Amino acid sequence: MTSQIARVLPNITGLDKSFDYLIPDELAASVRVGTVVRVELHGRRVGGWVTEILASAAPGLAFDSLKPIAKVTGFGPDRELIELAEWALVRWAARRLRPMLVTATPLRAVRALPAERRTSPSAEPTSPATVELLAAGGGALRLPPRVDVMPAILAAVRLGPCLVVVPQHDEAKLLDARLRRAGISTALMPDGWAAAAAGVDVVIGSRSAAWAPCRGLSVAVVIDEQDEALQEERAPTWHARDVIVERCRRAGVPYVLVSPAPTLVAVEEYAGSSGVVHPPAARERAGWPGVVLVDRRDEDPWKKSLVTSPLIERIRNPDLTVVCVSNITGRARVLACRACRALIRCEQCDAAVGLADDGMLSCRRCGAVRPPVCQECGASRFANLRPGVTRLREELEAAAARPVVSVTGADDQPPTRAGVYVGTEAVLHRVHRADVVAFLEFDSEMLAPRFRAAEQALALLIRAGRIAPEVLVQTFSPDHEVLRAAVAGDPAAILPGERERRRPLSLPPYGALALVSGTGSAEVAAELSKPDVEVDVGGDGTGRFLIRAADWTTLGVALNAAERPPGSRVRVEVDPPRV
DNA sequence: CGGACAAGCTGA
DNA sequence: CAGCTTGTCCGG
Repeated sequence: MTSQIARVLPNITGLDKSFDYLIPDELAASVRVGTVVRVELHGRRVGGWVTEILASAAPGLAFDSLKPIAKVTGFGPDRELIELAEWALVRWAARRLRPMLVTATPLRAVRALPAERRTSPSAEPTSPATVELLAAGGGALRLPPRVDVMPAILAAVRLGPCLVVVPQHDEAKLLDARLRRAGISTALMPDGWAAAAAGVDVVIGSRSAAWAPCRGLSVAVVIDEQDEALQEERAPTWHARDVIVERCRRAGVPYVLVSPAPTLVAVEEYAGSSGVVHPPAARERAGWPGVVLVDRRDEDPWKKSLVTSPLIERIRNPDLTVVCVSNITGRARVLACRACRALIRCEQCDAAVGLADDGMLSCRRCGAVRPPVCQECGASRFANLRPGVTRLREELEAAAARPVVSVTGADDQPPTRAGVYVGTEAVLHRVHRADVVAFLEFDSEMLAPRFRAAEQALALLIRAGRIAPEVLVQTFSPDHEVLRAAVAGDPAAILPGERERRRPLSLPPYGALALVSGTGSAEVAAELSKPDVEVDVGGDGTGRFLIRAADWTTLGVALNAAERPPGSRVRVEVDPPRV
């Protein structure tokens, strides 16, 4: 018997090449596709993954010029996951497999797998809607924010080993504990890698768990499909939802995407044969928080006060815990006309616009620039609707007559206990339980110059609704479709508008989109502008380029084929969440 | 990535 | 031209 050869991809940043090694007889039993090994490369020992087992080495390489694999480190992603990573290379225009394989690899070496732990399906109460959806082959499940997702997971587990992905690791920990209490064997990622590979009922974790092993995978559940945390923020910007859907399609098993407000992508691309499944309207509505709208047009915007009377009423009540959310994000400004109180908006696209340094109103969504004049009444004096957070805290504390704690995203520890909290959206991740969540100025969310603004604003209301039974929203646009959807507990209400906005521009899910930035992006954009490349290139004049194509494969192939000039640091964001 | 080696710059 | 920096190439 002749020795076999392993193609090894070294785990070294910037080295995008595989090398062939001999598999010594004593390691033959433990070396498979995906095995993590150590090999000699250029005089040093490096880690890497076996990506292929071959009968002969690459052409031109003599058999006896191969070095043997030095050591087997342990288990790694299996063949299916490596193939999934190769698919992701095109889908998110990544040039290197390494980042994906790192995500799919255990943090510490796994030398042996524990015993499989499977239990028989439990008699726990399950969700009839999920059972119905799975019977139809899977798809999207709409469950309101204040309804427990456990029954949906329990319904899925009946099919066999189940992979569950949630946006936050804390949530995964909580669900994991509850599943274990229900007598279900679990592996909590990333620490549970070995157990997941050995076989359990439920493998659960945050975003990266989309790449977790799951022996006997029979179904997958993505919780809170609308949550942006499911997308990796570093390039390649892969999205756990899309990874899970592709993984399930390849494995021939159903998936369930659970969300209080499924995104247009989920509705149009992934809903399945039954369409979006949801509880009866009355039950769904009951699962939404009470959404109280405060029409700021009734207040005095030029006083610049974000502290309205309905808010004062709540923060003064010592029995209520109130979380105040104000998005003070640096330069982005929201203005109101001092004369007619109208919110200053872009004439082209309706987004809220701010004053640029040159004194003109410039739209960050469509780039339109116009003189600083109110579009409603022609006046040119504006009130800035965004005071600083320090002043805001003092103002709230004065109005509340009790301590107000400001919570910043930078802190690591939980905030000191208080009756009233104030902060940016980060506060919604830091405070877990309250009676009221108040958005002091919500218009900048809804009217943000981004094509996903409506979905993202609704996602914020969902997050708030998880924390508190009442959500107070201060707005100049109480008739906005996002607020109508939340008040009525009817999230599908935003879909017609979303379709209308995105379809003519071929934005996802009607087309593929990427943002190319950084040094060298102009050269890449020029290359992509050549007539034989089937993509559309748009510049915004700031060195960033929007690349559009009919589908993700066309986009990914074109982006990966585009030469990059030496010394360039091009960042490619496929499916950018905030443009 | 990081070592090897070559070509380029500096100073006595 | 030794001694050092900078750049390019390549690894099995």
